[in-house]
Formats: sequence, C-alpha cells, structure tokens
Amino acid sequence: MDGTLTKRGQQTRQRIIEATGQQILASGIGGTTLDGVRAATLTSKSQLFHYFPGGKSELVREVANWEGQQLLEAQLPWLDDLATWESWHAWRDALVAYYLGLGRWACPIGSLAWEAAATDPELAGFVAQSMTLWRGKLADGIRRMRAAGHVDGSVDPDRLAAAILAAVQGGLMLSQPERSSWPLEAALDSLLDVLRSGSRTPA
Amino acid sequence: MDGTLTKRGQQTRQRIIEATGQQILASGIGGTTLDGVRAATLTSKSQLFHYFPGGKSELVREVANWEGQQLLEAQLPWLDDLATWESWHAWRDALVAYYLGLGRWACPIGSLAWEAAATDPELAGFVAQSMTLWRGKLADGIRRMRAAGHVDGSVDPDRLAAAILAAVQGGLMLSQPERSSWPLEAALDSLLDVLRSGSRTPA
DNA sequence: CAGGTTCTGGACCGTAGGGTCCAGAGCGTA
DNA sequence: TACGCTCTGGACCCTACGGTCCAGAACCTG
Repeated sequence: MDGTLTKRGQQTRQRIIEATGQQILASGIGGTTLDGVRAATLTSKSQLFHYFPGGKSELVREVANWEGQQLLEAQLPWLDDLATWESWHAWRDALVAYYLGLGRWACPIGSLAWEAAATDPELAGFVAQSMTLWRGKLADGIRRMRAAGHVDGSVDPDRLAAAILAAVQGGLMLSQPERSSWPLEAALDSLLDVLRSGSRTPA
Repeated sequence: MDGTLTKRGQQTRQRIIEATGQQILASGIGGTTLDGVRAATLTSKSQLFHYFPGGKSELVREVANWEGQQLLEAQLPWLDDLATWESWHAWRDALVAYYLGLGRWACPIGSLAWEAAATDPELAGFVAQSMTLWRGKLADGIRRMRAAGHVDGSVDPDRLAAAILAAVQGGLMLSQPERSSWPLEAALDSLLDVLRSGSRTPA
C-alpha cells in the first residue's frame, strides 16, 4: 500500500470502491458488509484488506472521496461558472439529472454525512470538507452574478449558498418517499427565485 | 401487551422509549444497542422484550411515534395558526429553539428518515407519514396567509411547504459540522423571504 | 392470606460480520 | 529458468448484539 500497485491492482481496487459506493447508497454504511462487497466484486476478504489495510473505515473513506469527486464532476462545467442565468439553470438541470441517474433520490455525500455524523466523527469531518468545497463553489457563482450586476449587491453569497445546498439536501430527503423529483425541484427552484429576486436574507 | 399495563409499567415503558430516543439521536439506529438502552434505563433484557415483544424494530417504531409527537408539540400553538407574519416568525423561533435544546443540530424525525430509508422500508413509510403531516400543516398556514391576502395568490402552498421543510432538514444537515445554527437560519429565512415576496415557484 | 398477574434479573444462545493468517497462484524481471 | 514481487482464495477467530428462557420478586385483588 505504498503506492506500488500494478495496473491490475488499480483496477481491482477501483472496482471495490465503486461497488462499495453502490452498496452504501442503497443500504447505508451500516447496511454494507464486507462480505457483500466481496460477493459483488468477486474478490476475497484478503483482497479487501490488501487494498485497504485500515479495514472498513478506510474503505468507506475512499468511497467518500471518490463519490465527492464524481458529484462535483457531474456538475461541470457549470458549477465552475454560474455567472449567468443560463449557467445556473443548466447546473440545476444537470444536478437533478445526476440524482435521477442514481436511481434513488439520495445524495451519495449527503446520506454519508448523516450517517457519519452519528457514528464516525472523523469521516463526518472528511465529508464536511466536501460539502464546504461545494458550498464555496456556489458562493463563488453568486459572487460572479453580483459582480456582473445580475443580482442585488445586498445578497450574502455564503448564506445564500448554504440555503441552496440545504434545499438540495432537504429536497432529496422529501423526494425519497414520494419517489418523485418534485420536492427537490420545488425546493431548488424556490432558492433560485431568491437569487433572482435579489432578496436579502436578514442576519 | 394487550393494554394491561400497570402505572409502573407505563412509566418504565415510557422511560425506555425516551432513553432509546436519546441514544438514536446521538448515535443513530445502528449505533443504538439494546444493551445500551438497558444500561441507560437500569432495566433488563427481558423487560425490553416484555414491553416491546417485537424487539428492536418495534421499539424504534414507538420512538419514532413519540418523537414525531414531541416535534409537533414543540411547534404549538403556532404551527396550527401561521395566519400572520408574527405567527410565522414565532414558529420559526420556536423550531430553532427546539433544535437548540436537543443539544445537537439534528432532527429526530429527519435523521430517522434518512437511516430508515436505507435499512427499514416499513419504518421509512411510518416516518414519511409524520413528514407529510408536518408539511400539510405548513401548507395550511400558507393557505391561510393567502386567504387573508397576505401573500400572492399565485403561490403554490404545497410546493412552498415542501421547500420550507426541505430548508429545515437541509439546514440542519449543514449546521451539524458548523456547530452553529446559522446555516439552518439562513435556509429557513430564505424560504420565509420567498413567502414574503409572494414569488411563484414555477412548475 | 391466597392466587394470579405483572414485572424484573440475568444467564444463555445463535449468528452476523469485522478482522487475521498463510499458503499458493500469477506475473514481471534478471 | 529462478527469484521476488503483487495478488488471490479461503479457512479461521472473536466480539458484538439481537433475541430467548425461566425463575423469582413485586404487586394487586378477593
């Protein structure tokens, strides 16, 4: 595990990460077993510990890392722009499409955050970093909108970015039992309306 | 379990429910063990199964029921009114105060919903009912505001209610790592601004 | 006090699941 | 071909935890 991994090794390792990610998304961390991962990847126990000496917790951390990257990439190139209304709407659509593609109204990072907060503080901090990064990119977009004069100068980018991200996560939560995207879209669109109206969220 | 419970029995049973609720809020369902509950309540295994023959799942369901009631009661009397701006703000403050009192930025029902969605479909449905009830009360409030002419008639009560509830749940999620209520308040206030501006969330 | 109930204590069981170990296969390289 | 590395299979161990059982204490009622 000091970086010396064969090409085959890299592939196996990646296969394990992705399969674990799917299991976690479907059943949570607690509902994901190493035996399940082993079966899904046609590997053996020893391989899991060969690639992830730290055991399950290390594996989960790698999954969080991987999922975090995937999530941000799914929002490209718009997430790094967000300087026009078109860009915001394209971003919104890409995000909803990404979640739709997952086959379940849940955020890989968000659900991880919920579970980790209750069980694994270290992992929780790790996931929180992803969230902060994401929130920061949204705030940057709002700043660009402000700089371009598209939104009112009184808008607080950080607070609004937090509200938007909250709408995404909370919207997903409500979408889950409905098996429909409408709560997510309602929440998200409401927040985009806030941006559009340039209304200020009072401290 | 056919309703024949002594006064003492009732108390013990209730004690178990509340202690379990605290453990679940702190560590999630998976992180809550019957042995832990037993220790916290100074009871024995047999008592747990005496009062909850269905075992852990029945106990958790009762906890969900109890927490759902507590959550709604904490929002009274405003939740059943919400016909004026004062009422909305008093409701908002009461809700934040309730979460503050829990000592952790998490919703007893919300976190249950997340975990249940991944592990226990039956419980998930049960919790979803609480959420729907809650959402309905918010929607009723919006309708009252509309009827009184305080907000624009183009506002869709159900969509906005969903957005508000999403803001609460998502805001809590972001507040957790920050150990501060500001993300929750930012999200919640943004949504109240939507209500105030009477802006429509397009379908 | 007698009888029946509710309630309580704690020993015990079964199993799921994380983690360990080691022998051997596969594969690259001198 | 010989050596040494990474990679793989699977048997094994151990603990945690949900759940069972039964004997006896506490309590109520006549």
